[in-house]
Amino acid sequence: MAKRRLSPALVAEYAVVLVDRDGFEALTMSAIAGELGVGPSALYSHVEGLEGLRQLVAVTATGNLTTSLNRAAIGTSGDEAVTAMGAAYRGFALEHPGQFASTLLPPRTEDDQLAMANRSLLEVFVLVFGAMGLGADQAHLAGRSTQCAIHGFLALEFNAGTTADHEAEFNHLLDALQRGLGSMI
Amino acid sequence: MAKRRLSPALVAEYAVVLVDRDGFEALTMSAIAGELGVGPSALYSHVEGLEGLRQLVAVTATGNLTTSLNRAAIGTSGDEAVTAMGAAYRGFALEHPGQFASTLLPPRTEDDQLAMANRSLLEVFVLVFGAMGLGADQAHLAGRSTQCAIHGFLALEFNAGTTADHEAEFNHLLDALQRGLGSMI
DNA sequence: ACCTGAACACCGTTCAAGT
DNA sequence: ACCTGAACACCGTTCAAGT
Repeated sequence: MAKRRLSPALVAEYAVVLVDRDGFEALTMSAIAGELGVGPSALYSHVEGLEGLRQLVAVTATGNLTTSLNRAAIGTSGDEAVTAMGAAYRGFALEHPGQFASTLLPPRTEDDQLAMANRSLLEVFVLVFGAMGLGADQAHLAGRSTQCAIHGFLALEFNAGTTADHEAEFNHLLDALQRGLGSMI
Repeated sequence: MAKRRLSPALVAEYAVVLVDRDGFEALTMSAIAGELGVGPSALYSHVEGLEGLRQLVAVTATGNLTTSLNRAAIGTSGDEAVTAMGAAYRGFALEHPGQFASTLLPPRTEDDQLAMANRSLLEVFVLVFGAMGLGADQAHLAGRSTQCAIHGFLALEFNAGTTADHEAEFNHLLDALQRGLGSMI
């Protein structure tokens, strides 16, 4: 295995694999350094400490999620698009628990990169409603509402403790929201 | 200041104050021990390590939130009750950021205490819809949908980065969901 | 039963030194 | 410019010892 030169991109690549495999809490400077075959201090040339590392993962994860949702939304429209995005969002959380967990984290700093990534994620939802003929303001409100509902469901599903029919609950939430949004046009 | 005897309840009392003041990430064994005027190892008689300490905070915070929502729901009904609970939930997150953050955390373990606390929180929402005449299943679905929507909005509001009119977005989400739920009876 | 204090392993971070 | 390796501060945890 030829050793590639270290870079923020390479660190991110290993980091998302690690968090999805071992959990977000396993993301430490030492662990990533070990994975990359370098000393922990070598990372400081590419990442601004542990905070920077976590931020890097959050930015990468949000980007991956955005790509997933974009693909799901292509070729569909209206309620069908919302349903497809909901399924894609949930699929992402199930397949990439570590990356999903990184999107749940508190603010850290007012980072431009993470803020931009979050804006892009929201934009996917807004665009879907814009394509349905809603004006900019209404599309924004509808998109944000949808994102919040999906995000909230998944955040609670993963904290669970409640043994419930998640599938049915998720469908009910999306159904109710779509009905309500439809009645507000 | 007379020194009270140490106990899980006393630890919890100091811990919620600390997280609301310094942030959830500041919750460490050393910090709490320092606050209580004891050595870090003294805590192990009352709490099962750092994990146990975090869990204790999450249980306490969820209990406090449940109490808040219960009070807000009393004396109201229907849409008015949902709106009041939304406002109370948001107020709790703003006033107790550390406690709110503790409710955002990944599962830790299959703890009965935390699972029970989460069940009680959900129950408040379910009861409101039950009082509106919905059957058990429908009340459960409506309650869970409402909880998810509110939780998701607040989780995203606190990660922000997007400078937006949170007030209007929150109202729009609750309005849309209530309309949709109303149409599903 | 509960707390102290020493001890240990481990992690994040800095920095001089190498290349 | 990038990485090593030593060094330091700090934290979580254990355990023998005190009371």
